[in-house]
Amino acid sequence: MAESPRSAPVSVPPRPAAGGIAARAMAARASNLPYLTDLNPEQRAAVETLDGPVLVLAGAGTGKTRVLTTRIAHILNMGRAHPSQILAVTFTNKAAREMKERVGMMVGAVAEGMPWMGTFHSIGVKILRRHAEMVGLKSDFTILDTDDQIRVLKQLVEAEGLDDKRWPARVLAMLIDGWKNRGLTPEQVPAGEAASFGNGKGKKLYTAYQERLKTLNAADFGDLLLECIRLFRQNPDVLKQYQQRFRFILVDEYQDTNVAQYLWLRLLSQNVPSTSPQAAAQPSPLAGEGGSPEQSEGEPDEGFELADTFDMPASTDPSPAFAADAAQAPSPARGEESAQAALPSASQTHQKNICCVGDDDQSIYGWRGAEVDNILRFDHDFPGAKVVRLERNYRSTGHILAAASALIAHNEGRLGKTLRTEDELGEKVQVTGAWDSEEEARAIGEEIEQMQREARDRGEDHPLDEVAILVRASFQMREFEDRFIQLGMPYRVIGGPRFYERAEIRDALAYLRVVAQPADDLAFERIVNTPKRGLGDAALQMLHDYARKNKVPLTEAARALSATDEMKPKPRTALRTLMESFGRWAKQKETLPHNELAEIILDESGYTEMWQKDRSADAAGRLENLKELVRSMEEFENLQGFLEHISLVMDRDSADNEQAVSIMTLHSAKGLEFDTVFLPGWEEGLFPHQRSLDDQGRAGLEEERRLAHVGITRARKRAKIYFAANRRIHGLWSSNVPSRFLDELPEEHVEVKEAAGGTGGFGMSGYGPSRFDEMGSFGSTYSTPGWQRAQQRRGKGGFSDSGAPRYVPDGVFDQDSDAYADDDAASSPPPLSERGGRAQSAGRLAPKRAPLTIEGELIAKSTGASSSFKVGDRVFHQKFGNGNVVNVDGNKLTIAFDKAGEKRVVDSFVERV
DNA sequence: TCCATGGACATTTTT
DNA sequence: TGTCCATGGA
Repeated sequence: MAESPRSAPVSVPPRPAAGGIAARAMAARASNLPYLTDLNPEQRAAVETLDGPVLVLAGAGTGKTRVLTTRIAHILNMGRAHPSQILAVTFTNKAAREMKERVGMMVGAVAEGMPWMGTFHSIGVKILRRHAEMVGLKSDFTILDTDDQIRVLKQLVEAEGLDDKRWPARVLAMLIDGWKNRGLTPEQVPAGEAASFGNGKGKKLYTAYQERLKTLNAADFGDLLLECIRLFRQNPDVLKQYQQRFRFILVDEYQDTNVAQYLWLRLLSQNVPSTSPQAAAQPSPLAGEGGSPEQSEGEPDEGFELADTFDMPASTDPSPAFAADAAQAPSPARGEESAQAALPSASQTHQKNICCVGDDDQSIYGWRGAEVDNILRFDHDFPGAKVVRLERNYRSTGHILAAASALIAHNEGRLGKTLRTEDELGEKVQVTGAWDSEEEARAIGEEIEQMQREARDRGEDHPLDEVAILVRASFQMREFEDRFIQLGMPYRVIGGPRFYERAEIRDALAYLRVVAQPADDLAFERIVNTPKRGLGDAALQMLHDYARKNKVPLTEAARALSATDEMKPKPRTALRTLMESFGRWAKQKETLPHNELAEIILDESGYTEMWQKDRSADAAGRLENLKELVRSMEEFENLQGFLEHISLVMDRDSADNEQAVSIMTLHSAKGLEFDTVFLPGWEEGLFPHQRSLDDQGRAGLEEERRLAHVGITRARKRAKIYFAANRRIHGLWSSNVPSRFLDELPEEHVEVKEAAGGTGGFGMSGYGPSRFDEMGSFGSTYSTPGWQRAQQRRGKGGFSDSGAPRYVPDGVFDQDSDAYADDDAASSPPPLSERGGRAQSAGRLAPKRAPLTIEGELIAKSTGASSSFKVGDRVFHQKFGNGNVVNVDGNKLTIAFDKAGEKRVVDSFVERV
């Protein structure tokens, strides 16, 4: 594909003077590079503007990743930097991985030698480990995740004598996270803000927490950046090394950066002041060798050793400007402003080649500290910045793009882009009203099957992988899961707890952590009584007391105490046994492969057994996860390497090859695209979410609108929006007004439909408050023509072609969903979705079943080929756990679950145990 | 140690 | 409504 640098030796000359022969030669060569000719002019500008700050405003689907990766390839290919001189940061591991892969494809193995491509956090760790001592850590420090963090904080809160009911540790954790996101150390937190927690003890607790982390030789996620910033500020020479090293900086999703990340980037992106211009311009010794890329194998960072930095004066503050830090923020509520104001004026420093790519219209993480301001202010922060707008969308068809653009145009305070496409108009954005969330799910299920049927009639395929349901809040997912289980529609829920956040994984890791690092008190604490060994609070308290008195880790305290008779015999024996086990494992660590060791530990500790004995529904899944964990260890060289990576880099594996509909939140959909996107739940209160409106006012509304924009722009060919007039929230039915966003969609790009199942009686009397009763509060909002058209259709629907009426004539809503499930399959006509769907998808989904249908009428609901399950079979279901089959009806099983009671499910969702 | 009970809680999520 | 948590009794 792209020209490999092998053919062009990577050397790093000083920047060619303008007009120089080398420059002209380079330019000539660049003009016909194959990877450039594929780009549109804007993309090309973004790739080729190598010098000075560049902001690439990349709208949805405009080839953002492509620009980033091509730019890296171009830098390398032009010989402007060695791979190890490029800093490329992303937010997620996924994005980093994708970038690595794509650069690798363009440039070959050189990408392997890009040690500074990764997430903010992973690069932060890398830097911190090299200079850990300078910030009071050892280089093998542990990275704490949220769970550990809260446990530490809880202890501190209790030590302060605060009621942890009234002052929950998790709230404090959130506060501290927020402060760290804003780049605030304990001293810098605005006093009023810190005082709001724990009767004014917020600041004290934050300070104590930081101290405790140092004692534990640990850093939390926020520290990975904050401590880096502190390191840089206190050790100008360290900073200088990195400034010299990173000749090019690239940042992905710049609109999501928080203040700490911004500060971090700012520090790194300043070129070293004129004191050493040579150093700035000259390649680093290694890169200057002009060697072939292969030389970059191994550690390409010679001449950059820790030792070099140790004799630096740590006390002098390099940048007086920083001294005025955010602590004395004039506006406490937004301390970040002051933090930024404290930066040296950008014009005083020579800006380096930093390229930030982002889209202000896709900033949806304000609530977790992202500062849209960072991107809005870019050219102010980086004077002389070149701004490139990517506005040509390669993803969505015309109507979809137009609708999304019109929607986002309602936001103020944006940099403004106009997305355009040269694609056909395609389908209009469909807006469908449903009576309630169940009907919404039903209608969407049917529509998916309908699409598959139609595709099949055309001899095509509508793969389920190309269908996504994007919800605002995760509770909405349930309805779809329930429905799809009934339909036998394969689905995949994306999001939820990550693999390494699961309790069983964390427990297992804790064992490994103690073996690897006996001083890891947190890990030890976690598993000392898991599985139950009779080492309860009393025993733990004793350990703590001893450990504190003698200033030793808990494991040492345990060893000492189990040898004395201070403890009662029972816990003492238990403790001794445990400590002996740890001693044994520690020895085995030296001889056994680490995955084998892990297996031994899990078995001998009784941990595996604990779950084997557990009768709850998810026990089987947990054991499976443990196996997966052990399996995944093979990929790492040793235990340390594994532990090092797991907290930062380990992703949930989704090596799921089966075609399935994706169900996820709008937030987790960012960056993805699908042919067909369903967007349910567009109701006031849910979307835009009330809480967002209440807490953030107009800013909140705008962020919600951006979320809507993100949602629509995920779609390539079909975007289908739904709203439900009634939704059960916290068990109570509430009637909802359709989302204001619906009326912000231009009519000419929208098609208003009624729910496929018919919404008989929508808006008619009898069913509690009609939506129209509530419209007054929004005044004329819903008097738009499109909206009225939608209203007119409402009365006409019926139950004509699908599904049994779910609302009995007297207006009482039957909430027994199990009853419906039974109706569907047994007594009354099943919804349309259960007729053709199976048949058309037979090839892939369920080869053995082919219901006979004529014109959508179900003739034989029990299909010829029967299920391979028999009454009495013991089965396991992902959601409901274990149970016994009590009835078989075609592919539908009635199962008496041990925990969940009797349910009807499609047999492909269960497996025999 | 296990189980029952009651209360609080119920956006969005990465590292 | 339903889930998760802490608490307290057996």
